[in-house]
Amino acid sequence: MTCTDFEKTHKNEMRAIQDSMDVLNGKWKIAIISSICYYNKRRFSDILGDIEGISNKMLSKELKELELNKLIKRTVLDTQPVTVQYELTEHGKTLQTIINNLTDWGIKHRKEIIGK
Amino acid sequence: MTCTDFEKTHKNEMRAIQDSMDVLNGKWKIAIISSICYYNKRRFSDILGDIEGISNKMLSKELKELELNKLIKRTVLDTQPVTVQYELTEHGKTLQTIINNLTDWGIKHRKEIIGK
DNA sequence: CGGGATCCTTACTGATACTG
DNA sequence: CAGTATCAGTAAGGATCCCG
Repeated sequence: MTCTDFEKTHKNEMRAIQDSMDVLNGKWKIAIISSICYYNKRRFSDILGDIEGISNKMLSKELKELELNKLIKRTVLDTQPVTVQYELTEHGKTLQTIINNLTDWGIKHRKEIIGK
Repeated sequence: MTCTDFEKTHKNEMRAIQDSMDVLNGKWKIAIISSICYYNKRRFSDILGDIEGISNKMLSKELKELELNKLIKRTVLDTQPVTVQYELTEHGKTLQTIINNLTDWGIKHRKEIIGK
């Protein structure tokens, strides 16, 4: 591979990584995905209760972003009063590997920094 | 597993994920790691040139954080004027899997959102 | 060359109150 | 219940200049 080829490939890889990071960024995204994933389907107020410290404003915002990225599906149920259900899309479920990797590495990292 | 057990395990996992994200967050961290990793050893001004758009202030800051997290090693060479070399630590190299996963997922994600 | 210090702008978050 | 609106504080990031 020539230098230029490398740099083109490299730039594409970096962009791909950034794409992933952008999606997962934000203080609560992974916690939200994690919560929905575990319970399979989860309502707004349930998630609000699952995650310690999150405000409804932030939850609302992060859910919107996740929906925009097609990681979760939002369903309004015809109840009184209205309830809204969130679930992972197929695409959202493909995050599982990454989440597992991040978990494993995080544990190793903590040992490396604090433990020893 | 009881509900409480789940919640304890779950909290630990979430903390682990957050640890990982904290380390990798920041606009340039992965680009920096990527640059050092490819060239094996790399000087401050080289990295500055590798990464389009980064300022010396940010590079300096991010390098410090990466060093604190023991992902890179900083070596001052006794030249005139001073040169400083950065390289990945063994721990830093263990990020490879995550970076690969993030790359793969990022590509898939881009297709999912834009492509189709 | 490899940064540090300063100033400034914007993005992210939180708290609280309010609405259909 | 599931959000929006508003206000306000903090932190992230950029631009520029300075120093050993």
